[in-house]
Amino acid sequence: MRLVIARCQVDYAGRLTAHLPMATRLLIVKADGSVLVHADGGSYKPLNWMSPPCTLLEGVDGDGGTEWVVESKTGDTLRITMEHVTSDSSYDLGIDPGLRKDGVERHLQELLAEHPASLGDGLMLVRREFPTAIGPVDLLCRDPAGATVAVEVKRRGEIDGVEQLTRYLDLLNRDPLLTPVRGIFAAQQIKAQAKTLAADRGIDCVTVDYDALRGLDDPAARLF
Amino acid sequence: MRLVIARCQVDYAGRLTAHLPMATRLLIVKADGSVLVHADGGSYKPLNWMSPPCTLLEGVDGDGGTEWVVESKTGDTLRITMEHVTSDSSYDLGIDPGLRKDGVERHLQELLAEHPASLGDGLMLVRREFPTAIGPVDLLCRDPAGATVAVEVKRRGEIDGVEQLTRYLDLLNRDPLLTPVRGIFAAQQIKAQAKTLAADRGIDCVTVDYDALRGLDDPAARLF
DNA sequence: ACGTTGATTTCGTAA
DNA sequence: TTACGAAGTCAACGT
Repeated sequence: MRLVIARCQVDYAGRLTAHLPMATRLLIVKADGSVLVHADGGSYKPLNWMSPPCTLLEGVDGDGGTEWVVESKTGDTLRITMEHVTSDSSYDLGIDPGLRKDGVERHLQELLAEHPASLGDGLMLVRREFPTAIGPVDLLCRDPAGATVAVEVKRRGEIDGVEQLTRYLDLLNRDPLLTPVRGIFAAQQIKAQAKTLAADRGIDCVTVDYDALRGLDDPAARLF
Repeated sequence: MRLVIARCQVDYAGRLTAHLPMATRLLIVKADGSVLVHADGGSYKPLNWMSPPCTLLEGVDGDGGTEWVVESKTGDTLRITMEHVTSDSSYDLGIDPGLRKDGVERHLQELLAEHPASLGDGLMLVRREFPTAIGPVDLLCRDPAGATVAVEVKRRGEIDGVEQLTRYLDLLNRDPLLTPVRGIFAAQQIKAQAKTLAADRGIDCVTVDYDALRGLDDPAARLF
């Protein structure tokens, strides 16, 4: 990996054309030849970049400055003209073992499936991932009165989660064997707007304590 | 901007939980406090990151190594444990003048507004961004027979674009002054599924050649 | 302030 | 291999 701090101007031509005026930025050249142009702000997305596979040609422009021309197989070009180079260093990083993502929502759903009573007294699990024509309902339960309860599980409860549960409820209530079906929206945090919408639709909200729920399981089962 | 090359392990807990095993990586700390963890490959997306606003706490772990704990306002945490630091340097980049883009959907819409006949023989523009209760229709045209034509412009034509146009057509056809209104779905590329859905709804698809369209304009009008 | 839409989206998974 | 859907999406724009 090569890191360059330089006052530079950048022009991209590919799917679109883009231009960056002269300013000091960080240029990253990765082992696969891809190039990233980062400013000292914004998000994780570079101001401009070239995705691999691509090749970097280093040359000298008319004023004796350094010029990079990065070209992809599809003909997209990224041209970087450097006025002043503050730093230029390279490092051998080796290959990365890669990221491991653990879906909290999935785990939360498993925990709630094992402990449905934490969503409401006497609640019993009928089925996890109950299939419907518009997708699986996270948890289908039955309450002590014998009524069906559809549960939507989210890590963060927002409006679209309530909308999703509403669609499931509309569909499930058309089934004479299931109706009446009520809904529970379960999440670690539920936004005020989502709570309001849920209340308006007669959907109960349950804020789930993930750590407490996990404590109900064998602590030795945790991986780290 | 601070650049650190270090052998490190990373753990993220937020919307999801993620883990990166010990390996050598590039750590970027931007002026706004945001942190990026990059490997020597992949795309422009970091392996892991923390978006601003957030705060970085630098400490020492049990083995005397450096540990960073980055926390956002929403409680998301990024924990970086460093085993060995190869390089640690900081630079003052100043604020960036920002990116200028040309050739995105807005530009495509402008070009088509100037050359409506490229969408269909004899087509005339009535109005660009024609306002309706559910949002503006990209282009409203009239064909040689005097019928109204609603055009939805996309860079890449997918199903949701057809759905959007369908909603506009439903609405516009309720207006006795406009009906009958037919639809044209215009995009640089249109996916097979979108074409099928459009055909099913009687909507015409037009694949737009952006470069040819741009060529219809005065070449001198281009800025670079 | 909030919601909606676009993106050089990238990334994973299922067909 | 390709096509489709989700994303820790982010950022810009309109209401």
